[in-house]
Amino acid sequence: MPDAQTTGVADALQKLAYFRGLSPDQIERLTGCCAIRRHAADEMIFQEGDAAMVFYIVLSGQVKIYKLSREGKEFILHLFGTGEIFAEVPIFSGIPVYPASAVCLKDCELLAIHGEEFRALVHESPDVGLHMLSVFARRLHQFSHIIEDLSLRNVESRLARYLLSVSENSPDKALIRVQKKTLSAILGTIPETLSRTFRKLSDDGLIRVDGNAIRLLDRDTLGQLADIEVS
Amino acid sequence: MPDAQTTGVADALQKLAYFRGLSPDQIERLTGCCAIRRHAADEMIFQEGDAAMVFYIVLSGQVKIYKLSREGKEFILHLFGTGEIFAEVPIFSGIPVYPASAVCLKDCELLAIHGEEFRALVHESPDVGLHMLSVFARRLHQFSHIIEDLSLRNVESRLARYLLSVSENSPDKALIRVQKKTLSAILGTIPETLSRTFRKLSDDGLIRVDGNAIRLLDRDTLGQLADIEVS
DNA sequence: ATCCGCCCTTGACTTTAGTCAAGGGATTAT
DNA sequence: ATAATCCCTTGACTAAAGTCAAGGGCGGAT
Repeated sequence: MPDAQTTGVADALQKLAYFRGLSPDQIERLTGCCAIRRHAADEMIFQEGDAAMVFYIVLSGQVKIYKLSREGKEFILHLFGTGEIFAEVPIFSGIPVYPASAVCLKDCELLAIHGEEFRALVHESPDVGLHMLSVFARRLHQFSHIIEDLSLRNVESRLARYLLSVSENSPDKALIRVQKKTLSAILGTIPETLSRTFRKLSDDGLIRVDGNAIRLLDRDTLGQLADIEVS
Repeated sequence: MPDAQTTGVADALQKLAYFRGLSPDQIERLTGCCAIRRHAADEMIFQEGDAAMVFYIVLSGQVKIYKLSREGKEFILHLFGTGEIFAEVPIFSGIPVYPASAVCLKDCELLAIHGEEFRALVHESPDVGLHMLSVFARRLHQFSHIIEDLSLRNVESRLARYLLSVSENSPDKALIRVQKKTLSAILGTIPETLSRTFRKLSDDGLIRVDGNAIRLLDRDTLGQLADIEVS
């Protein structure tokens, strides 16, 4: 491995909260079983079912984790950006296969880490294990939220919920940072239905759509929709 | 705490794989912050949103973890039996609230463990942490399976999948060990729809229903349904 | 034994969401 | 400038699943 790259890896590792608690010695060992991988936009990283030897950390770019039905419908489980870890489930589950597919949405720089070696480090450093546990726990929390949405709420309610969650900082504006097509795959529907649902909220006077900027005109009713409305 | 009960707790802890790797000393400490709780069938253990200070291990009985919509529709995330751990997500996620509700389906004996103390033990014993990581990872795997089902498959396909998974040991018989009503909440539908779906598979000659025993007459076609059919 | 309640099933209908087809608008390529 | 492509939207239709209502069968209680 070229020295420049190794240095790059060590640098990258140093900055990541995941590895807080490792001794310099351990960092060095980890460095030895890491590699930086560059992918262009639209390149696949792995497919559901592929053998999983490594997991990844996004150094730059954006990664989409998704499931695909045979008919081609897509559901997006995650969009990951800089600093986030992904594909770590098969390292710990005992099922050594990726449970979903991953593709780069933009040009990406990824840190690929050897799973077996990382497990060994977790065995030595409880801090690292606790950090991973908190990552897993937050992901489970998020998944149970998605399951609730899909099983108990209709599209209108899911969209209302999404808009409210996106607008948490700004008082009444939700900025959609992804294509509508992508958003439909996040919400578990298709572009046509999403389009109609935006229309309905608009017609009902709850939002005003201006391209990617959605003005929330009636947070209260949106909130009710998000909590109550199902079908 | 009465001595008899403490002994009971220590006994219980000893038998559980989750705590392999703890020294006798640590087991003793853990014993000090555990309690055995008995619940009758149908008693609530906690509700979504309750503050989460403890998590549980099922010593005997059966526990249902579920989400409820305002209209009363239910989705069952898990059914847990003897030896299984639950409600551990909020201990590690940093969101100190149960993300779903829990109720006893049968009379239950539960071990309630103080979360903060357990975290401290994980900090001392990487084995325990790794074990928890594998529990979390398998749960994430399972959840991504559920999400795939709900977002990409229709009820017929989900039922086919369920029947095949249940019949994995016996060659062509699936024993449904829960009420049809319960099964419908596991599959993300309602009893009427489930009933009709059983009917359809029956009419198509893929299964023969005999009470809770389902004979699988055509595993191949069922497999195709489970993988391909969506809508 | 009879009654009651619960579970499951069925039928008829409604609602929700997906399919298919078409078209507008913006961006990029030729 | 024009064409091609992609994204989004809309309309008309279809399919899937939920709602409401009714009834049968079984088991437990009186």
